[in-house]
Amino acid sequence: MKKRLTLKLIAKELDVSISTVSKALRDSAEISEDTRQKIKAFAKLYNYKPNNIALSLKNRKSKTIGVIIPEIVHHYFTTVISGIEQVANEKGYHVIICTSNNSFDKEVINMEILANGSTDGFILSVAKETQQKGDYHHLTEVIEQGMPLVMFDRVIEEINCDKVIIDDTLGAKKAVQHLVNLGCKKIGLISTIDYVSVGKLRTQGYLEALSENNLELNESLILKVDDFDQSEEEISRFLSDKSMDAVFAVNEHFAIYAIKAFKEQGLDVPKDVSVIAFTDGELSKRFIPSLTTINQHGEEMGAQAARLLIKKLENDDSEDEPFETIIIETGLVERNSTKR
Amino acid sequence: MKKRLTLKLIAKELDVSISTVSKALRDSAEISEDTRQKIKAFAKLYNYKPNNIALSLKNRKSKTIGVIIPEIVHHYFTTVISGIEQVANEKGYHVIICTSNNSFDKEVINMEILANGSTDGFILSVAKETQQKGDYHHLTEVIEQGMPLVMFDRVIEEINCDKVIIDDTLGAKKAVQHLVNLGCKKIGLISTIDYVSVGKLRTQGYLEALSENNLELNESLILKVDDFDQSEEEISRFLSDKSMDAVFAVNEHFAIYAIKAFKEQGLDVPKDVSVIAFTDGELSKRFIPSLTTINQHGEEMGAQAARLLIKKLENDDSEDEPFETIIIETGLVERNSTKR
DNA sequence: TGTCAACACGAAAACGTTTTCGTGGTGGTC
DNA sequence: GACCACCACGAAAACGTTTTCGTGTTGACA
Repeated sequence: MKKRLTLKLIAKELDVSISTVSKALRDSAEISEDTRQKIKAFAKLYNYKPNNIALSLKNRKSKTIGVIIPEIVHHYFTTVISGIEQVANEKGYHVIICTSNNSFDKEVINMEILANGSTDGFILSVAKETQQKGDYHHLTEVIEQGMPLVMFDRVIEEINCDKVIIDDTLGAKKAVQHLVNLGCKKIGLISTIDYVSVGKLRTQGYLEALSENNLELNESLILKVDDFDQSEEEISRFLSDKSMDAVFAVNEHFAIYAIKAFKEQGLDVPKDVSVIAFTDGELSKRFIPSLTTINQHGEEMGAQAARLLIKKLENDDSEDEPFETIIIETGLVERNSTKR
Repeated sequence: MKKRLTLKLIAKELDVSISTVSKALRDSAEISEDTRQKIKAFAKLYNYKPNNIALSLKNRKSKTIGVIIPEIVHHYFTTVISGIEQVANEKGYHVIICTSNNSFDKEVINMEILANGSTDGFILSVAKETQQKGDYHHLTEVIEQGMPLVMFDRVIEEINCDKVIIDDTLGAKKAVQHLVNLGCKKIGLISTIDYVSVGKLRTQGYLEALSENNLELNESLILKVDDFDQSEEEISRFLSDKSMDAVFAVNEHFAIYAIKAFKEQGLDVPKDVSVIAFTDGELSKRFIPSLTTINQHGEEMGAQAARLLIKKLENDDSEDEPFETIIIETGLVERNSTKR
């Protein structure tokens, strides 16, 4: 096992001081051409690489970004990460990813650990549990310590920081409007219970679209799924005997369960009924029929979040700069689950 | 912006030495009950947390595991990560994830960066490009420096380290055997070109299963997809006029394209033809018909990899310990794309 | 020959810890 | 009162860097 080469070892080997080695490697003018060449050659030969930990300690910055997401086994989040990574790497940062598993405690612990020097700033989508609890002390603490924080997707309004969101309400409106444009009149909604902010916002978009088109609101056409694991049965029950001509689902899974349920009822999608979903993932593309969706542009979101964070990190007097909220535009992806 | 509290600040504030503070906080017997209480109270009040970077530098270990995967937007890898995280967190480690995007250069760079102190060891699935190139210097270097390395999924035989794999050959055999048991005689294979090791191994399993069942090998029933982006058309072309009664695809996507192609030919899956896939993901579960698959148990794989790595990390004379290769058992998940 | 600038390098502090060793003071014992 | 042990704490080194400042040597110039 080869020992890792350090400045000290090089210095001893070449019989100069540590400072000289350091300076030579950084091309300081203080060092004569001769010694510099000699030291650089030696370092290259034995493949010297500076120790990042020592650098972090010295510079008081780690050049890494901490990302905390509710779960990693989730296509949308991975696209966001992908976007973060691209921008971060471009600018010489790297990325630590931790998952909270939607647990408040794990979110807190992860943030504390990463905040103790490992990370210069955070990009975060809060855990469901955190949203329910309404306890944000870990976020405010981090901010007070001067660590920039960027929230994305599931953000918390009360917290003062940069944010990247999509306009869930508008996106939902677009979806419903699309259905209306296709001639649908009796449009159902499959959403989640309201403490999940996206569920709430998308529901709102649905309502707005209805009222803007002078369509009557019918509460019995709205389902708020509580338990994800039970959602398939819940949806199937909900859809029976409602004679809708369209359904807007706040995610792919609900949409697919809806299509299954319709099929079982002997209805054809999209001939008899149109289905549109929020969230554009692998499933939407490959399903038969492929799903018409509202695309959230995860990569773009991650990229913007990373840009915001790095901007704060590299700006010394960022203290005074106001916080930004970037809104990512959603897009309608037309496929085969809605009629033409 | 509150300054982060350090031992030095506490020491100054309480008018004792740094050493005293450190010892008090670590419950050293050297410190009198009185002072200890005082210091601990102060630290707690102002929420002191030791700086991880300084600890890493001091202890020469970071208590973090570096994970490098080809791509994160890939369900299977996220399940592996999930498994790694669980075990790692249990044992007090955290996890840095980097993606190579299947690029050799990015893999090398990421390893070098993480190896410079950020990480105590690696869990890695190599990039496609690395497999093609056959250049493994970055791996051997890391190993020579005494950093434990565990490879999973896409492993490289020549490299001497712990490994966690699934028995691709056996898994493929299981799949084909299942088809044979269902009475299928003319079984097609949709695989990838051979430098992707899993493609090769699964092809081998297919061949073995055929010969064990005394089924004749028909080269025209084997497709080796080269370009992922073109795979849909390639598969559709391949499947026309072959009159197979079953297909084994080495991943979900190929299986789904196959099903689509069959549908377009007016064939019903599973009535007219059975389809079975390697890799059990979201798609398999939700697709209609849902896919019969060979499950790779990603979480289990990640968990085992993490256990192996941590074992090496915590064992001082691990140098002498032989390397292990753990084989994760694949499982057959029977769903609706194969007849009963 | 004495002065001074330029040059090339080294010593040391700093980042925040932990740990070894040393030391001043107290109390007890003979 | 002298000696010793023990207690409670501090100084300093170490981890691997970077950087400021100091310093010895050289050469030019008057």
